Amino acid sequence: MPDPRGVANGRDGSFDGSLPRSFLRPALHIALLSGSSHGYELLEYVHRFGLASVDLGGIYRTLRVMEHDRVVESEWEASDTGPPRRVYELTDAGVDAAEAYLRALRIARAHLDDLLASVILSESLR
Amino acid sequence: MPDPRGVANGRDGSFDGSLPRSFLRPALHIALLSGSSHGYELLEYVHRFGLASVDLGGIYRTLRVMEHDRVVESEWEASDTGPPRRVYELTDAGVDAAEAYLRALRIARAHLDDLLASVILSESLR
DNA sequence: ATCGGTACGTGCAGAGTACACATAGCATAG
DNA sequence: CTATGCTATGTGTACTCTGCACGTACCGAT
Repeated sequence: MPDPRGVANGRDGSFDGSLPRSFLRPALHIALLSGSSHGYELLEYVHRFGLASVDLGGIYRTLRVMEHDRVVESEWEASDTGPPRRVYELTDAGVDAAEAYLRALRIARAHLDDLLASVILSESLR
Repeated sequence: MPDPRGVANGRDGSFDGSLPRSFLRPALHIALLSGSSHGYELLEYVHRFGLASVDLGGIYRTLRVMEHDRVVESEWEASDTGPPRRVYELTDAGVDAAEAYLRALRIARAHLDDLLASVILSESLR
């Protein structure tokens, strides 16, 4: 029973601390770095890491684009708890991309740190 | 001469570490927390904090929406170095919103930390 | 006069996405 | 044997957003 939606960043000004859509591909690469997985499971993964606005439709579409870009490959696998799953695995290019995403995410975090630090600074000067 | 564009996050899979559009409103609130400013200057501010994909059009539109939402107010001011500027200032509601954004940004950073930490973990288990 | 930098603003085609919908396998209860 | 519910994958579409280009204008310097 996924899909604890209802809130998230929003077209209006709202920003609740969830990570926006742009982080989906990086997050999927990172998820697959620790083992192959399928869409339904990946949804839970990305939700755990705060990508609240992502839904299954978005996951499936993104995975298909990633496959088109040759960073993942998929094959059908039987499940003992439900219908068959399309299981995705990183290609070599996908692993490389994952490492690039990691570097980029560290940069993004640094920007975020700078932004937050700038407040501390200007607060303490008052 | 602003506008050092050319790269940024991109509709394709590219993610270069710049902060995506969703961070614009939070960043503007934070910028204005340390004093009123105008669009052209705010562009440089947000670029400094890694919002690479934001352009002037986006800034002006966002500021107008923010004014409609009553979180900022604007008035024209003469400049001694160029044409008059529309200078924006946070309203009380805007200051409150800024604080909410700060909390949200800290949450976003925590998510980012978790995501990056999960890699370290799975790497070291290999 | 005109050129370059500052400054504000709009128009629009194309991309992206939220939400709803459609389909189906499997398990369990009735 | 069927109906309900969960797992699982996918599509359709109206709407929004935004990247990019364009238009306007003030000011100082040449």
